Amino acid sequence: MQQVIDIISKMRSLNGELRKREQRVADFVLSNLDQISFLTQGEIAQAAGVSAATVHRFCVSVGCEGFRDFKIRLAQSVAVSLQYLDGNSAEASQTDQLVSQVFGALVDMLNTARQQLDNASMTEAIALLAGARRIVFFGVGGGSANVAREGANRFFRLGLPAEAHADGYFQRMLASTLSTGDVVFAISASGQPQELLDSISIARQYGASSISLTKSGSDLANLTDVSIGIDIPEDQDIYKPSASRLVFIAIIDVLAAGAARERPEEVKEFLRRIRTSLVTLSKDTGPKPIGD
Amino acid sequence: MQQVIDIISKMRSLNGELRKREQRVADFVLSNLDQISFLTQGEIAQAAGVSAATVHRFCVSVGCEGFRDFKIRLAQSVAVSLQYLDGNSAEASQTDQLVSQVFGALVDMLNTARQQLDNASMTEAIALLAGARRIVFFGVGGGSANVAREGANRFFRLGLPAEAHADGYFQRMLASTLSTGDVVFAISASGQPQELLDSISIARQYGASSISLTKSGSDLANLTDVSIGIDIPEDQDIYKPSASRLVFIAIIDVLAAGAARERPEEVKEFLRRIRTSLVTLSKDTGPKPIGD
DNA sequence: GCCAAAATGAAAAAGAATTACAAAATGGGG
DNA sequence: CCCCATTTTGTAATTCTTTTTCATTTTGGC
Repeated sequence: MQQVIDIISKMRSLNGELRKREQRVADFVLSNLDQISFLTQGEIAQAAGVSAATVHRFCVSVGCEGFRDFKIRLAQSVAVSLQYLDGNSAEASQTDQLVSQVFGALVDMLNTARQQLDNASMTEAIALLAGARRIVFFGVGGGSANVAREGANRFFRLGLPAEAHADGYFQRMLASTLSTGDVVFAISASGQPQELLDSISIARQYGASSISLTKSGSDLANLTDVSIGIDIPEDQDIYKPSASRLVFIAIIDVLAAGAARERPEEVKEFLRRIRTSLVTLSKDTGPKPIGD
Repeated sequence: MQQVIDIISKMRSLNGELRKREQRVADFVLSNLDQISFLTQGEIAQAAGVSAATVHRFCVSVGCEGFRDFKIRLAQSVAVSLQYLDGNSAEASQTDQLVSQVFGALVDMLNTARQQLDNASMTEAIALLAGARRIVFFGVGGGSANVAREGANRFFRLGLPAEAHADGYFQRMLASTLSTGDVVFAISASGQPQELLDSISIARQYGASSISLTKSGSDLANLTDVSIGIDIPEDQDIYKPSASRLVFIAIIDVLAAGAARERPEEVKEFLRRIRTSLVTLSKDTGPKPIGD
């Protein structure tokens, strides 16, 4: 399997550095992402007002082996985002559109989050969690409290002793009963809540380790031993709150999966199982309605 | 934008109906999904032990215009799942792999769920929810209870009166206080819990409408006015439980978004906002680390 | 076992991509 | 401001793929 290059990012980052005519090709490609893969080199050349050879050179400039290679890579880069943006507004029903847009936003957000994830932090967090005597999830507010519960649920099922608490007072009380070997896992979209900051400080005083899943650079993030930072643009858009919550849950999933594999030898098998259980690739789920 | 055909599903549904040699091509393609797009027709022919012409005929048989077309469509179908399966096992760290696999599974599951969603049911559900005087979410067991809470949270924020309950006894009691105009929303991965079935029956007796989000064809699904059925293969794989929960939350998100838009005129603007907030396509988030 | 129909492969034809090379544009120094 | 070296671009030849055609093989029914 070859090195995967994100062609779209590459084109954008090369903006301005390309030769004049190649830049014209890049502009044309970027504004017709969804169609490029079904055009021939010649057609693109004509549409962009350059020669076929220039289109080819452009492909090489962005790191591909040639036009063929470029077409495939672009198709792959575009497919993920595109699958949700197409669906001819005209023929698809409104509900259909709604589903596409919301699911699309979620998938997109998962992808974005994935790129933000810091490998080292995740690794540290997994190590801490796997070795914990007791894991306590703290979250405040409807959303984060739910994520905390979900996290506890998740780890509990894996056989790791976990619990979740949403009450600020109780959190502080509980924090003072912890000691070395225990892990506090603080969850907050904003990273601001004073209750959480207090609880973490207390827990740390008594020797417990701390992990935070929150906005990077926030007070909470700075306070914990390990911080998993995620920056999801949080404007007031209606669908956003749960989108970021979804991302949080996904991340906890990764941590749980990581903690569950104690021994290195089992990792390969573990990953293999996840891989083969991918629905699309492995199981026939019967005919899937396309537009309906 | 052309009609999107899910090539992989098509190949699977055609299994057995293809001509002998074409079936060989299909088998080869299906077991080398990630590489096909970078091979030529001739190479595939050789690898599958057939002639180039047969490969071409195979492409036409699965609904493509030719081999070129097939390659692109396959690349698109595969891209979503594939983006998580690559990452040269050799150079990527184990944690990295873990993140890729888990996120990939989630995205894949979202896609699968999306294809299973029944438009009509969603539309009905949205209508019911938007017009509800009171929405009561019922879920039993750790997972579904959390989803119920999340749902209540979600609708509550949108200004719709929603609450969630996880206790079986309380659910039955509450059910008997409902009446016309109220909506019971039952959530269950299995669709089996007796408490839920009872509660729904009771609520219906008193005139409340009912919606279920559960396994299609289950007892619960059959009992409610509107049933949103999802079949996520639920084996004992370690990451699965929360994956299906995630899908549930995503679906509730769609319902909430749908219910939030009361007037048709606002729909366009609403969708536009979601669309433009897609991170990948709209914002340059700077250079994205590929393998790290 | 023979014949008609279907399936397959070989090879020719058509079509695209790649390469080589020549022409045009650019830019720096006299 | 012009000339030369260098870079950029287009044209055309070449190579490689795909597509089509047609002959051969296989299959299945009688």
